[in-house]
Amino acid sequence: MQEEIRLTPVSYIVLGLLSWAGEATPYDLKRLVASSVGNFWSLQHAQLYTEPERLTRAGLLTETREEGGRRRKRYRVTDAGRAALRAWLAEPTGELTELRDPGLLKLFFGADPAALARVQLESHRAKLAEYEELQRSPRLQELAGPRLALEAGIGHQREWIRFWERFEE
Amino acid sequence: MQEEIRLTPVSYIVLGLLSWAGEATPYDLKRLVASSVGNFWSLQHAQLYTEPERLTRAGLLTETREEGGRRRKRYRVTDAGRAALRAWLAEPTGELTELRDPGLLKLFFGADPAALARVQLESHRAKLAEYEELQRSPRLQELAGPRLALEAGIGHQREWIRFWERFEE
DNA sequence: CCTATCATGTAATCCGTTACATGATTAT
DNA sequence: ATAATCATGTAACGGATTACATGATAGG
Repeated sequence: MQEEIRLTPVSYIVLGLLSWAGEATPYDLKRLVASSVGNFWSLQHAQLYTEPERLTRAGLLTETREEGGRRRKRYRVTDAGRAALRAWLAEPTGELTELRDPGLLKLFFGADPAALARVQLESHRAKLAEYEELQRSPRLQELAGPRLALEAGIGHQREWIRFWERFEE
Repeated sequence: MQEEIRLTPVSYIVLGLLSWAGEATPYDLKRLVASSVGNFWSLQHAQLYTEPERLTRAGLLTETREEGGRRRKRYRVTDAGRAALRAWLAEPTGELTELRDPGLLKLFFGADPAALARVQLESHRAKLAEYEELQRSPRLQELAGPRLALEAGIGHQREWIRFWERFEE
């Protein structure tokens, strides 16, 4: 009775986090996302309710519902789910993201660079500070993947700051 | 008879390109996008049929349909459309994009850095070369916005290359 | 002439966002 | 107690992607 679904990045985020956590409710997932991958790929909390449902229908997760109290839904990865995650990880991707930066779009169409730079710099500097703070967490240092992802994030924030600083008076 | 619609980045891309071009069919827009803003914010061609319709319903564009032949639809920006574009440009945004990079997502969840680096580097180097080629176009040099956007793109490609080069053997 | 590609458009699907809603906890 | 916030969930909507389809043009 397995339904065919297309696996999106969101699917793999859920699969990945669940395979770390072993078991989690959507709310657990929400917190997990916020403290980890959400720093460069954030999700609406509602997606953390619908996406596990989809994955369950495809046989990649199991769902158990608490009987008493809040009747929370708890999810676990199945063998098929683990296999799907492993296959995804094993296949390197050459795909690139686009910048899709709202500030850059305005610049493109002729907005005033100096005015933009002022607010953009403020945002990027705040984000950079946040990342650097995260980097001090000793827990993160042990996790190779997240640590490297964070370093990428920091590199890009610095690049943005270099870019916009040219327009400061 | 004006309908309320929410203006998205895609809306401003259409408004912006149309205000440059004066008049265009969806297909014209497709080519315009491909040769300009599409380098960092690409669109499905179908969106260039539906989005002008939405903007027309909101009174920001006018639509005229050819009588004979292909019965193409041609769009122009109205005064209200120009005002909307101007207002958007005048308001600097502090909003940031997330990286949302597929390769980084795999790295985060434990994919092999060296294997990823190989294909990612190939893609990023190709993209960088493409951008540097674009930069040689004299026409671009005169257009401040696009030129700056391209410089941002180049900076980020270089940043990605620096990042992934660490994992090369 | 035929085939492939370009040009043009519509329809259906689906994911992601937004809005809505209510049950628990904590703080004042 | 009561308000505020946290926790948990569902429903509706809309934009973006995908699929489908056909007419024109150019190349062989």
